[in-house]
Amino acid sequence: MARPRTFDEDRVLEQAMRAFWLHGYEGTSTRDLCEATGLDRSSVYNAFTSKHELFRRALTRYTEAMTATQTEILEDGDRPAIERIRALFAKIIDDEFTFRGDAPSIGCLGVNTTVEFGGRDPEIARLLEQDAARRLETLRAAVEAGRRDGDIRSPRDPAALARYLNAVTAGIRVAAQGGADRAVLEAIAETALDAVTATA
Amino acid sequence: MARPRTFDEDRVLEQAMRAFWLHGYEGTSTRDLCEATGLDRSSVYNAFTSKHELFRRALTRYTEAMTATQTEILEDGDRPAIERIRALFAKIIDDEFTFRGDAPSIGCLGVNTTVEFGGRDPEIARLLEQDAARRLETLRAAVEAGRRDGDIRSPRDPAALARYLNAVTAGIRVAAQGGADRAVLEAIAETALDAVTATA
DNA sequence: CGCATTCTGCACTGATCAGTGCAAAACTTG
DNA sequence: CAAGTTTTGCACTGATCAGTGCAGAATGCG
Repeated sequence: MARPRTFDEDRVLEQAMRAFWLHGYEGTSTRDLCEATGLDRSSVYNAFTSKHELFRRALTRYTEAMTATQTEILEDGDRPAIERIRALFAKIIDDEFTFRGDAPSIGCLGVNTTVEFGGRDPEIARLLEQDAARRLETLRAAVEAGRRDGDIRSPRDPAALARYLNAVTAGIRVAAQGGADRAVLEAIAETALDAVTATA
Repeated sequence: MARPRTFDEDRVLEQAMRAFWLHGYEGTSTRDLCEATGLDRSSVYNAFTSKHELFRRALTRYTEAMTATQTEILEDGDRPAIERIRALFAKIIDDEFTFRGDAPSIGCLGVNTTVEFGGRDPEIARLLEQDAARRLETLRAAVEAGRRDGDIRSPRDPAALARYLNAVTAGIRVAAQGGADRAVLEAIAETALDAVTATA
């Protein structure tokens, strides 16, 4: 019993996310967000209360989508765990070369935000920490499965191996933003796997 | 035969670098820079022409100092190459816990800038690429030495191993900014070394 | 001492920042 | 159709942005 919105909140969130992803939080003005979404400022504020809150929701959307995809890959029961981990790296590398517009890679919004805020924003930091914890847990489970399969022969703690693999994914994203081409990223991923497949 | 400066350009550059390091390029206003350096805006512009140019010089200073330190560690002839690489990781982790003010880690200005600009600023991108190339070269040399020593048994191309190790350092910085404690970072570094010491 | 030159402090520019106030528009429900 | 409610477009706020203009201060050189 009121005037309905002329926009789809989900679509707007997606477009805002893309803008933040490309230019960071500070580097994206509320005007940029209006241009990216097609909304007027008052509509943005009416629907999302503030730039910070819009960012929080866009980041949440990103991490949930990203983590869901990664979980799906890591929990695919049809292939051995080591292959799932390999597939995860392949997916991450693929993203670096498909999601970008014309120019260089835009990396990972999660990594970008971690670096831009550097833990100085407690709310954002908590959000990222929870997401990291979720990803680390599925990674750890995959590592344990890989060990049962006999493919992962590293004697190290599975949780530590998971944290290592997660750090490598961040390193790959940064390398991509630094201009590394596909072959280089793939070589980094393959080398990284040596650490978990080797006996010592 | 003119009025001399009341400030030391090097000291100002150091303080500006620190400000950019803490809050990024966009996140540091020219007012912030004045507060950090004690200079007036006109003095800053008189000496450094623009915010962008000041940043370029601060970043150059950072990369040169950082790369010099890393080179020194990696070329220390008194210890085996694998130990030098281990020492490099130790130094990087140490930096994360000594250079920070009170709060969380501030990472690496090079990584932070790579992520913030994402290759969109050609001049900055070139600067970072040249620095990366220099670091990769000394890393590669260390890897080759480690192979001669018999400590590095990975059959992979030394240049690829160097790129891998460099990516891991970026991953460690990001993990630090994400709130990881010292023990976690050390475990990541140790695990990463497995990839180069293992035979396959 | 005084001239040439550079540096410094302060006030200013126009542009942009995040966010708001308000009236008209658009819709649902009765 | 009319009342009630929310959304929308536009103009506005004060604050801050990067950068500049200029007068006076401070030096070295003659």
